[in-house]
Amino acid sequence: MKLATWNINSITVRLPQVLDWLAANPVDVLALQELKLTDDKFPHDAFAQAGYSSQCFGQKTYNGVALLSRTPASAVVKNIPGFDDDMARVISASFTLDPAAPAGGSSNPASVRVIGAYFPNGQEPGSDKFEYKMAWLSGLRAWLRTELQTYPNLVLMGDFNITFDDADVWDPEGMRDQIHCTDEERYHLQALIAMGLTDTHRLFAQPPKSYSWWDYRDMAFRRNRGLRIDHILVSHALKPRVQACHIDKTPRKNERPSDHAPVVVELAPNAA
DNA sequence: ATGGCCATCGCGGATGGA
Repeated sequence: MKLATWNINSITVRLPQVLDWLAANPVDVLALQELKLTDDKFPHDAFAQAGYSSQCFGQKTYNGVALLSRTPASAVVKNIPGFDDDMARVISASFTLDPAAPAGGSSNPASVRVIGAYFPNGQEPGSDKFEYKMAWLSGLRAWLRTELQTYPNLVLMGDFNITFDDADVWDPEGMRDQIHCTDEERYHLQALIAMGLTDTHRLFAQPPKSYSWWDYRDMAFRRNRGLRIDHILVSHALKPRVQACHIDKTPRKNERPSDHAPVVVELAPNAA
């Protein structure tokens, strides 16, 4: 079972690239962030013709998330229950590769709970948007505590807008205490790890200076001046099944790319 | 480096992104 996450920075602009990428990378579940459109404009038909059903949680102009999948989604939840938010940032659903297996809260290995999330940017430490980011992260964690009990096989993936440490930053000195790199943000990220989630990227040898986002400016991609802020985290029960994780830089080389690259994880059907 | 680039809204230039 392959799962992926990709911030596509407008589904309107990037739809052809997402379809091309899915044709070349037929993952089972793809989480999208930054749709930047309302639900009524989401291209369900285009994805259906490509063999994917889609669940979306859109918003005009900003944010918006979706889950594409080869098998139908069940128990779809939008945003973080218990955290009041007027932005569309989270969509969750259960998926099973075996239609005969029960979905939902089952610990059946064939059933996986997937949370696709677009974490707040935060703009600048000390700003109102940074305070919102901190509150959002607290709300996410409080909710996840119960979600992990309900769904032992859980994947949390998306655009986290946080680096784990200096290895995720092209210029650690220059970006010290800057947005995406502050101790406060990293504390929240480590708190997710402390809850039993694992960063799948770090389970494997990765190319040096592996990033998932590059600024559009200053030829940042060509110079590999980037950040690793898109992550795929798995629960304790799923960790033994993780077989691979990689960042696909190919779409970033397109003529009109998203500033983010997709991240892909592969899960074995059962624990080894 | 003051900002560079991109998408949206909407038709100029502000806002948000990261």
